[in-house]
Amino acid sequence: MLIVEDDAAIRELLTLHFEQAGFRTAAAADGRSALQWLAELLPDAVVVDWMLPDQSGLALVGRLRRDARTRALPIVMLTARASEEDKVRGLEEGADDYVTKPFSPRELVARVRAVIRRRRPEADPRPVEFGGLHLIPEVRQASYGGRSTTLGPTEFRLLHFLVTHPERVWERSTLLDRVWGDHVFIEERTVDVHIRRLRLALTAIGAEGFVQTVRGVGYRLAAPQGDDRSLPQEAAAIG
Amino acid sequence: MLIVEDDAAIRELLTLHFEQAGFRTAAAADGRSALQWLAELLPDAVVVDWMLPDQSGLALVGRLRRDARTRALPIVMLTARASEEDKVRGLEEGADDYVTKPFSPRELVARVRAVIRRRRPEADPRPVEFGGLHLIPEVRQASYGGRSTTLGPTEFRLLHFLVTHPERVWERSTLLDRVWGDHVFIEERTVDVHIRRLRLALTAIGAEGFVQTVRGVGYRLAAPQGDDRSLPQEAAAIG
DNA sequence: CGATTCCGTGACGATTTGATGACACACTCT
DNA sequence: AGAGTGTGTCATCAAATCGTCACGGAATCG
Repeated sequence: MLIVEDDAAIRELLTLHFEQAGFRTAAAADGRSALQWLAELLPDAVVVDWMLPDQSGLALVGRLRRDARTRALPIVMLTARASEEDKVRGLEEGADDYVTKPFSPRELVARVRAVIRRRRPEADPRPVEFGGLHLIPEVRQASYGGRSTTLGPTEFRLLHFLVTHPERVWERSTLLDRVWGDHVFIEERTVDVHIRRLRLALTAIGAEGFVQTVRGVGYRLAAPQGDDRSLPQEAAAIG
Repeated sequence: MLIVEDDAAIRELLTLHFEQAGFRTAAAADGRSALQWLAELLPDAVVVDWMLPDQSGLALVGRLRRDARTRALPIVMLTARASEEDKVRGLEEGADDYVTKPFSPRELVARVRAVIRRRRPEADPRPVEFGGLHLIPEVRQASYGGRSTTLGPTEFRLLHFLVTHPERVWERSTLLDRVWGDHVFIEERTVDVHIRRLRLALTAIGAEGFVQTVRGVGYRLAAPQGDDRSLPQEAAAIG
């Protein structure tokens, strides 16, 4: 989740709420930093303020839509103007939804969730990879070291989400929201079952140990065995 | 748990189910009684029917959101209308989730649980460090000089607290409050046991001497070098 | 030095949590 | 209709974790 907003107070407010909602969040104060950040990573969605110091948020949205790499990014615009005209221009430029100030952070989070849900991962046909584990959405296939297998729709979505969001732990409830959809009613334990089916399928192609359990919390995807490997950059250099 | 629902039959049905699910439950037939009740107590969450006799449930939700005291209350709306518009209006007004009739009581309970869970602030996922001792909350892992180990939930919380509040002594009762939670009834000596388990885990990765005992007071985290092995007392050179 | 307080330690039972296998239901394809 | 898939739920088993306790050593004090 990338937040592009020049007002520091609002930026922090949003960061707080999105992190509480289970999103990993980054923030940029202007369009340029946003683009820089996006050059490195692709977030699940972008929240863009209409008014930005260097470049209007609208222009940023247009630019993101013209770049093939960022074209599929869900975008929610944040605007003080409630006029119909602005809404139309925002949506024309390519925003998926918009929220007018003053807004409740809760509503924004809900809208972002909805926007992400509409753009389901399986809709993205690009192959993804993590640690030698390759996913090909078009055929719902996972391959590892030459061997490959076809997964069921749910298992594939689950694995796809994990591969595109690796290393960190996901609570069952969050997985239900992000993989199944945020308005489904399913027992949390069901996640366990699908994790197991996923593990079985992965084991069958020799990709064992990727899906890891964090007791009392949830699951995560990570390289097998990697226990004492390098730490996240933050912890790497402290002195 | 507060249920605001005008239909007596549904009200009792819901009360029954929520109590069976372990919630202490109160019910109100209209917005006014609900507000009266809320003036006295704050529940874990509120379930509000969309249609209420005196005042629409939507208005009640808006009112709860505008009052600072009730602003943080998780709210689940109950509605017969399944239209997208109603959903949006409900979310805009500040509901956290909604369930459309006909609904299964089990689903409602599950959603309320989920909403309460989301409200619960997540633990800070950022890695922390002290004296070469690194903590990675996402995997509940502690590492020291290349070696790492996974801690149990309680041990990790305990160590996390100590690492983020090092160098000072903590009484057992304070640790119980800050690590276990404010209103837990647990023997103070239990802290000793967890300290021991923590020490064992740390020793296993070579991080010995971090957790120090201050006799008659409690425990503290400090760098192993200047420990009490060489110095008779904690007489620091601060003068 | 003896009495007393305080802490470390090992063990144990109870509870919580995850893994697993079985099963029922909905859907699709033949 | 019948077979086959995919999915969600449940009961059960196994493992992890937790809180207590009792014992004994260590520190403290008179």
